[in-house]
Amino acid sequence: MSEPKAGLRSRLVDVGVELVTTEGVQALSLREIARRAGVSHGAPRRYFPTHLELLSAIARRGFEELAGKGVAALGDDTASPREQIATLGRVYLDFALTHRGMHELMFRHDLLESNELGLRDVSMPIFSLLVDLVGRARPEADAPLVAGALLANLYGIAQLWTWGSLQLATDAADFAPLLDTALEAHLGRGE
Amino acid sequence: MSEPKAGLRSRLVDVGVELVTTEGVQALSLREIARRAGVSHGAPRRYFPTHLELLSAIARRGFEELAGKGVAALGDDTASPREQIATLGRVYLDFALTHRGMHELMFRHDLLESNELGLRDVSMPIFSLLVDLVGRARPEADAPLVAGALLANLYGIAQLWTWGSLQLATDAADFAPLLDTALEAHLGRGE
DNA sequence: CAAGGAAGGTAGACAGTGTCTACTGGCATG
DNA sequence: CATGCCAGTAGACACTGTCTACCTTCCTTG
Repeated sequence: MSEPKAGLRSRLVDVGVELVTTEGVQALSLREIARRAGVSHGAPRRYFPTHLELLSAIARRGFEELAGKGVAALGDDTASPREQIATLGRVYLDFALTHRGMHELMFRHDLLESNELGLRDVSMPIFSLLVDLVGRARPEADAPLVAGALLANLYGIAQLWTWGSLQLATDAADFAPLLDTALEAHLGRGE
Repeated sequence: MSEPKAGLRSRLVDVGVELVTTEGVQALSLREIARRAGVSHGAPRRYFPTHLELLSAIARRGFEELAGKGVAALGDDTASPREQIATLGRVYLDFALTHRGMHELMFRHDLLESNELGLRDVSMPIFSLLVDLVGRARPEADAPLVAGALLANLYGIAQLWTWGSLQLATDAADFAPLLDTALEAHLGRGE
């Protein structure tokens, strides 16, 4: 079996996801993906007019998986907004550090700056959820502003941590202290 | 005149800096830099064994210029530590948004993750200055930890702002509200 | 002063890339 | 049966980074 006719379109994305998590983002050449999918180098063009659109589809999978992990970790939302935000932060940082290649791909400039590739449609709902939680955790604050600053903080921690700048400076074994520091800064001390 | 013999090594970096600020980071091919420097495509190899090392030298210029702008803006350090940090934050965000290509280059994964390319030597002093200022602004806090979280926050704001995710969400005209939010979060309200 | 040698740059080859175009095989519909 | 279209092939093109052989020019050293 091994999925002989599974629709080339989604199979290309599958191969790409597999490739970026195992080999890294530089392995995502159009021809290599086609090779591993068992088709000629011109075949992807039928479904993805350009290399960037294929990369965008792969990155979209990353956002979807991240969102899935997020809602799964929240479960029944009995916890306080503050604790839910902490959970989401942990999930995100863990995802970014265990799926380095995918995380790097998801936040590539040429992918996110484009309005046509439509990665915003997948990333914005995640942000909206955060805005909502921040609004309930800090009713007196400007929720989109604080949520934006907090998201930027989490993203920055993920980046600086991956290339080792921060564990050198803070000699911390994992990212938990940094995450706590950021959460306490933006949301106040957990009462 | 026009600097006929100005040392190819630094001339290549000059061309690269010029190129990345005007055309963007994707224009920094080895052969294009050589072309604009008026030499053959094999010439850079004498000074930079690999393309990445040339890119690293160009990025180093970026860090140096940023550090220069920082100390210039501080001037005589009569201001409070908190105000000095705010000044540095403004300078950094302004630099990141006016020199988009250079900022993107400076924080490329393949450049920063490498220990051999030695970009850390240029970026760490800047971080150390921030740690020192944070230590004086918040003597009770774990200075490297707070400084790390703050730096990550600034970096994240710079990134999310460049690709437009944040002005869509916060409908702010410039980055000042975000910067203030981040500073207030990590350093407390400016007394 | 002549010989030697190395520094510094040229030019071509090679494998690999993304995009474009012409083409083919099979399959459905008329 | 014929038509046309859909999906994928195959080759070309320009471009990339790296490697290697070569050439000049200039400085040193015997």
